[in-house]
Amino acid sequence: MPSSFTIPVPSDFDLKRDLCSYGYFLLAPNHWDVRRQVFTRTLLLDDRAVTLRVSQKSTGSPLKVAADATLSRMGRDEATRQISRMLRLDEDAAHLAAFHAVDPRWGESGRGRIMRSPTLFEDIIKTVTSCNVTWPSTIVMNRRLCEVLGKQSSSGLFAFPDAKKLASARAQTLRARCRVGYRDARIIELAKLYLKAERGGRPARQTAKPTTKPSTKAAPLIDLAVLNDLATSDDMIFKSLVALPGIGPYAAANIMQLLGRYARLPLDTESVRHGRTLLGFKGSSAQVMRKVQAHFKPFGDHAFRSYWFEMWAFYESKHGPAWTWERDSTGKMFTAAQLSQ
DNA sequence: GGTAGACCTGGACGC
DNA sequence: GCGTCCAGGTCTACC
Repeated sequence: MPSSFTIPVPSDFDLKRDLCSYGYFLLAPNHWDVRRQVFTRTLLLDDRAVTLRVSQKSTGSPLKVAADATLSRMGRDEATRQISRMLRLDEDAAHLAAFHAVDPRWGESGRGRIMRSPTLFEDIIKTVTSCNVTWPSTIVMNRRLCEVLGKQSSSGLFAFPDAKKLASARAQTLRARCRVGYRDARIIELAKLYLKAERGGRPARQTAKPTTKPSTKAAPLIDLAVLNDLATSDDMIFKSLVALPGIGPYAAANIMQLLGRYARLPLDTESVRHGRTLLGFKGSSAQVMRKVQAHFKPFGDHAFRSYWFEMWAFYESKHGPAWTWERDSTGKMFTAAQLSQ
């Protein structure tokens, strides 16, 4: 009999607001049903793909989770852990109050949580698939990664491929079938490094043959204990991330916010557009980026959240609340590049 | 340290 | 339908 269970949430938690708070909610294998207000996500649980349907009656009420398979106690615990990570349930009202004290603009709406992936690995790969492409290509890459390499649940839906699967994938497959282009070798390298980290430092099996030359960055290493340790400085985290293949300053800063470190801004062309159109900054792209950086510096450890919700509010002013965006229509054009047209 | 050009894909556009 | 141009962040070579 399929499992169903509940997950307690902070009193201010609002599923539709807090899930639909970052573009990743539009990327496979995530799916938000606008009409039913149900979040569907397939996870790897009990060594197989299980599709979960998550809903909430009202703000602060527990999440109702319905699985399409029977889960063991360990499977339910793992599902709870992964969903909690995605929805940042560890960030309670007191935690968000610190942000709202620094930037009161979001106090009334309660904005503060920024959706992420169930694992750091998926966050890293999703970040790589968002670099040097337009948003529709990112959507395609994630969908194909799931369809080509992800496990399928009994509902016919796919999970995101884990590090083991991507570490042993062929670069040719990633390029030709998942349409990741030159990112093929970098994704495989990242998967191997992550797998090594998960296994406590043991090297992954060498099976993939990259179609392009792998990165020549010096001695990249993923140390999960260091990345998750609050005592590690932001500078050290940033330095270790930019040493990874396919990760530059933008990607590193983005992964940092996904880790819950909000002091740095992932500056990209969106930042420049935002700086010019909303903040009124003038000058070259580099100059505008520096001005955007300086503009949000007073928000200190919460800089990214102030920056992000300001941009998100701009997107919503153009196309309505994010929880009304359909993945295949509005969701394909939510970046400022499209919305400003 | 700063900069130019290559890396890929998909969409827009002109013919 | 085809060819060309462009957007997008990272990486390497070069100055």
